[in-house]
Amino acid sequence: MSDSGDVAVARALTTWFRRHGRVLPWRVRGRSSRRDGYRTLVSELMLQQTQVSRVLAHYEAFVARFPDVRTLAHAREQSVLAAWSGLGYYRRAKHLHGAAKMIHHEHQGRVPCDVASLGRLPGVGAYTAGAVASLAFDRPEAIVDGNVSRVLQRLNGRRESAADAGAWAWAAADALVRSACAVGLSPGDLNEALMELGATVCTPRGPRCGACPVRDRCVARASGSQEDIPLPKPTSPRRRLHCASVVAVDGRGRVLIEQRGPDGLWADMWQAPTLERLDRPPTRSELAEYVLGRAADAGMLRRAGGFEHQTTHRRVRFVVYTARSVPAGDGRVLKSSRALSAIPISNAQRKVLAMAGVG
DNA sequence: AAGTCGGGGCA
DNA sequence: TGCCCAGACTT
Repeated sequence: MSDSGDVAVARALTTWFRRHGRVLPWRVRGRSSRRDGYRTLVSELMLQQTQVSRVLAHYEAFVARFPDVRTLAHAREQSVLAAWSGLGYYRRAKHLHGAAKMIHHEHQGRVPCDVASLGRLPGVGAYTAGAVASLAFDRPEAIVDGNVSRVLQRLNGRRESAADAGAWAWAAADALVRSACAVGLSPGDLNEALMELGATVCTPRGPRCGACPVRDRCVARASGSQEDIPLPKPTSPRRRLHCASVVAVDGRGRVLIEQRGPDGLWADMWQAPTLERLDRPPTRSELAEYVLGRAADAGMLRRAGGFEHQTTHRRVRFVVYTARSVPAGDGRVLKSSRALSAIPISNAQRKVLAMAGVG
């Protein structure tokens, strides 16, 4: 695309965004008429691979609980994970916590505004560094996420292979930001407009081309190929996982929970005692052995139900049992059902507890 | 370059 | 059901 074309696109997108951009909590500007770096960083970590509608359910409570870098840096990781519960990709919460510590100790508590420093923070890659730098500090940095890549490929009539899409999109985004800056437009506004267009108009399926501010400059639309761009990502089949959980409630209504290991799925999250197998469901005896210490006590387990839970790479089948008089200790602790809201628990395990009438 | 990490919404 | 989402990190 020519430079003059880029300038026209940048102008049209920026103007459109001012009129049609959604009001989102992390876009609200303070008295400085600029976005807060910390709040922007929090939102960008939450938004990695996660839709706006899902982040809305957690963002405000999170920044209310951890209003600034110092508060988050001094928090316990478990309480950060608890505030992240339900959002998924829990490693991001640990990364954000680590980033706050690094900012507190190495940047005097101020979120850095250059992509080099931002990129050294845990959990901050090329996209997030560019996003914080441009959106919060109006630095002339490009960003490419799924939305931007799709918008730029369609606009230019490209259908890049998965291997080439990244490099091509970054070059195109970079050229566009430079053109915008050259005529005095805000790089932050341009980047946000690109993402907003992808999220609300130039959607993966059923794009609303009639509402697009750059439809007359879109090569894909001219040829009617917008639905064929971008190429679908190669998908690997979901592997199966079988989980059997025991929800044990004592005489005072407290629930027994245990913590998962530090690696793999739902790392460090808490759960009702759960046994996992890749190939087949655990047997009742195996479960009784795991929870009660005696395979012969399988009769004490009462089946409460089951459900299917999906993640990107797994198809998890849960079977839920209830039991009485299960011993605590050995890492297992009793918690009142009211206290569970302050403990890191995945949505899958919330379903397990709900199925047994807890929560 | 490929695998892993959640979870929900939508055609 | 399959696909996608304001990606990053490890191997």
